[in-house]
Amino acid sequence: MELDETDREILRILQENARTPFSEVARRIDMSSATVHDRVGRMEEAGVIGGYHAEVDPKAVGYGVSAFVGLRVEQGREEDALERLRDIDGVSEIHLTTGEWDVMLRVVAADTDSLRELMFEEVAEMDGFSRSQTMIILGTDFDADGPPI
Amino acid sequence: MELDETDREILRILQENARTPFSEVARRIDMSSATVHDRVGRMEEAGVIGGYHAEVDPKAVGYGVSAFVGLRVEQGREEDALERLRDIDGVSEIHLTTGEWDVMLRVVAADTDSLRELMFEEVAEMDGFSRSQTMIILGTDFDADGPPI
DNA sequence: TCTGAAACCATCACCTG
DNA sequence: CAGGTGATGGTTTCAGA
Repeated sequence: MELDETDREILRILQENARTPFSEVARRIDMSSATVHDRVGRMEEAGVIGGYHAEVDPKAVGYGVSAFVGLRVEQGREEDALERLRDIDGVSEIHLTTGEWDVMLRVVAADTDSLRELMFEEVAEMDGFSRSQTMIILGTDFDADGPPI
Repeated sequence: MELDETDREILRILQENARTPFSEVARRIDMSSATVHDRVGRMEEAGVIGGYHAEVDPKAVGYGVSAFVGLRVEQGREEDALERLRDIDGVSEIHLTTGEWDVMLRVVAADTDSLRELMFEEVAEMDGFSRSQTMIILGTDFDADGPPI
């Protein structure tokens, strides 16, 4: 889908605050809210907008620790291995990557104890993986709302 | 802030779709929308809800490549180095981590050429860093809307 | 892309158990 | 004091221009 500057402005506004009323978006880009409604609908259709999500503080819901986990996958067992990872509670992202690791996870856990359990009782027990490395996130210095638009 | 099961249900609904009208949230949790309005307001105040964001497909806005970048920081130069990273266009997350890397970035770029520029003309030129490693994301297998609630 | 209108929703002051 | 009611002004949504 081809986006013009108007679409991009709408995206910027909704990326920053997804609950901005279309009527206000319309005011800010100087168009009618029917047009905004239209354009947003088309961008949702096309998959440009994948959804709208409340950003929930992990600590507030009981997750005190986040980490990246790099994994090496044994040849030929990728699919099976990935499927089982998806079912582990606390695994919130699974990426396939180049470089030192084949798979990079993002995980959340209540505390370091439950992170250890997650790693040693769930991930390490799964076969299909060799080596892993856990990089605990000590702090996040910057976290954009999404890609720059 | 103390969250009860009602708060958590509201969070689940808004994490999945931040534009759900409070009146519908109210219907689903069997309460009045005034109560939902109230609870959401309190959770925003308390920072449990950090915001609402449209999820924008990076490819649709011209970013064909995403990567994780691990960096080693030289002793005593952390603050200065982090500040300069934040100003590089395409750097969308900056995390401090334990393990092999001191800093883990998430970056987006138009293509591999501009990723190379980003790395060699911007990051590598900055002093305060030794070693770096770029892990290009070949694909994302799973991406949760946020922490499990 | 807009106008206009009906249905719908957010929000607030004020009750109620 | 958390939750509900009801009024009102704003918002969404859609047909038709």
